[in-house]
Amino acid sequence: MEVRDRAPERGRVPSIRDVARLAGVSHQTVSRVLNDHPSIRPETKDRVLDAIAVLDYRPNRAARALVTSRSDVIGVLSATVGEFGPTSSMAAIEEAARVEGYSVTTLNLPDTGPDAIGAAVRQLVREQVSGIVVLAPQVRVFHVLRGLAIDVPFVSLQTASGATADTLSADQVAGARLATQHLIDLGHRDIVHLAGPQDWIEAESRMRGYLDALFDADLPTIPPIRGDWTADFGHFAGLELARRGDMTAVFAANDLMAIGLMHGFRDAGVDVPGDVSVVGFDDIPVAAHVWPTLTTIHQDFPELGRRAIALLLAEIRGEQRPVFGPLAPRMLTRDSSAAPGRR
Amino acid sequence: MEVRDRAPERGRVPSIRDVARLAGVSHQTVSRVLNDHPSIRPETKDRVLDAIAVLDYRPNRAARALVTSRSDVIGVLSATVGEFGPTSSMAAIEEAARVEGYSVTTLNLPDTGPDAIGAAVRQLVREQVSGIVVLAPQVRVFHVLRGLAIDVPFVSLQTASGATADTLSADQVAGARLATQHLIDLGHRDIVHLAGPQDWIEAESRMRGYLDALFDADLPTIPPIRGDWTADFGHFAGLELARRGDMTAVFAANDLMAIGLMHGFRDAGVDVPGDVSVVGFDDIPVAAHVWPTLTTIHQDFPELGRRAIALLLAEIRGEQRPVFGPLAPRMLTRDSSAAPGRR
DNA sequence: TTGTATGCGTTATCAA
DNA sequence: TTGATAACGCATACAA
Repeated sequence: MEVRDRAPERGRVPSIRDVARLAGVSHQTVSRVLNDHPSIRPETKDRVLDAIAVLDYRPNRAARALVTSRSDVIGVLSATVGEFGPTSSMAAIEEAARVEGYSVTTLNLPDTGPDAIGAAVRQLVREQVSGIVVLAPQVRVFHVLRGLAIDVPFVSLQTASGATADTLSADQVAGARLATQHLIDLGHRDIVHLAGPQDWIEAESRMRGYLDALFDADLPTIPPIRGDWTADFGHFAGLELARRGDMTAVFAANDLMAIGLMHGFRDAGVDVPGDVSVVGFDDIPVAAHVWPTLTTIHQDFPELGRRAIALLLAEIRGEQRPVFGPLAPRMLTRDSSAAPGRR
Repeated sequence: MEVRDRAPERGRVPSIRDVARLAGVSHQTVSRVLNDHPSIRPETKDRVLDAIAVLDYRPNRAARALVTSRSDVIGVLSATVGEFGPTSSMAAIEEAARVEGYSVTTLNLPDTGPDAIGAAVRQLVREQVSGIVVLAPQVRVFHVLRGLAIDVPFVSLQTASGATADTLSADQVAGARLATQHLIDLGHRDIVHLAGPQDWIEAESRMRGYLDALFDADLPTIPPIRGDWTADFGHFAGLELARRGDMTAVFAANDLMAIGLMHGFRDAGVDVPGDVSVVGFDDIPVAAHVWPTLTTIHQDFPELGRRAIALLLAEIRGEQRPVFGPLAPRMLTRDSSAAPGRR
């Protein structure tokens, strides 16, 4: 037996065979230890684990991926460039996945046409991701995904109309209801909704909560304005609504639009909250500091991300799905942008 | 020859051998085509390319990674949770990398201690990433990286004190100079700097630009305030500076702090820009919509991301480094937060 | 309970 | 210019 055979070259990363040699077993036994195979003698296992520790051995992911056709990579399909919420969830997703030994690869959707979605998913499947988190809250992304019938587990971070087991989100409807009810409680009767894009599921949910609250309070509904989530659009909407003047309060579907809206009102000489009250949604970091300070709905985006990973990993491993309590949005009454309505 | 041998199973992804069979060559020849090997007959190459197209063949990345010890994955090391700039660069990085056939994996640094940095880099190296983009603008991250002497190419998206070839950034010093000069041009003499954290390279650069401008104009320097980039801290600083009252203008190192600062001034009864002018840095989406609208410095973060990938890929492929023109920050004079100083 | 042999899809080495 | 053959590091039948 040659010495060269026993001593791994310096600097080379140890392989399963190095571990086997050191532990005095076959590389196959090491593999069993690594994969928690049931039938293995405890003391053998300990010897192997010791060797693993000594060599600081870590399985080669490429080799494992090659043979299993699975990669221990979670793919994140994102269509939310710079949105505050999804971005906040992302960090949590990444961290939670790493803790469980998965790495995360991101793929941004340039547009949300069916072709682009299909191509993106195929790309991730080709990279043999173990699972996919969808951070693309557009309705059609959701439908396309369902239609693709991919064999990779996926979790969608959004509210589906009929929320199913593989979707997750804070209760957007309840949050929007809170916001609207707050305005109603302040005595407002003519409340306009500055909504998100038609294609977005969360936009629909927030609109629903708004409509529900109005309905329950027996208040008239005014046609909502369709925005695009941006502050620029909010500004435009403010100018427009100031011209119409048919409301005393606006519930904006997100803070960015709410801030732009207040800017538009300001430009048009409409006082907030003197003439019109405004409530936002999301609680972005500047919400507490703009003028007027923004009353809004706070959501726990990181927790949402963590839950997404928990759900996805259960799916991947074939374990039982965790059951989560409701993730209730919270009302932040800063009450500078919203004031009692004039009777 | 059996038919079973020629017809790949339905649904199975085609391998290099399927292509070889269809093209009537050996799998090795296909490999040569894939890797642009010089010595190959053009017509053979065409046959192979045809077969590739017909089968819609794509190389298996795991197999390739296994044999080459390289993964076609770019690792992004990030220590900038939710910062506007880095987040904007991220999307561009991801897109640019994918266009070139690389996928992107992100790794967030929970803290920036040397141990955490080392562990993170080792993790990425273990995953056999082809290169690393560092989005962690803290000074010590930079030093630790240098010290690690990793054999994986990396690019750092930040301004180093002595900018070297492997760092990239907009000219922060010039931007800060612009901002400060703007205030000087408005007639201000007592200008305070609300700086970023001491550990951050960009904070240092912006401070330098500020100091340079003051020096050139022969103006007195006032000790800067060290902030943490957050709007909350800006608010605190506003209250504090209002008490001091020893300045007529503040240059905040980022927009978030600038907005919080204006909030603090407002709470303290200090009028912006009547009593004190404020200029920010970054041009975040709400900057144009807060009140007062924020005069600030605009940076092209996506372009920064694209350049990072171009530089990194050149390094990885051993090609010549691309030479970029200066990426000059731009002054956005919204001039509501900043007004002429009283003499 | 453990070991042997085989193959995953690709690149690299060598020979033709 | 091409092809046969051997790795890469691991998991998975199958045998012992």
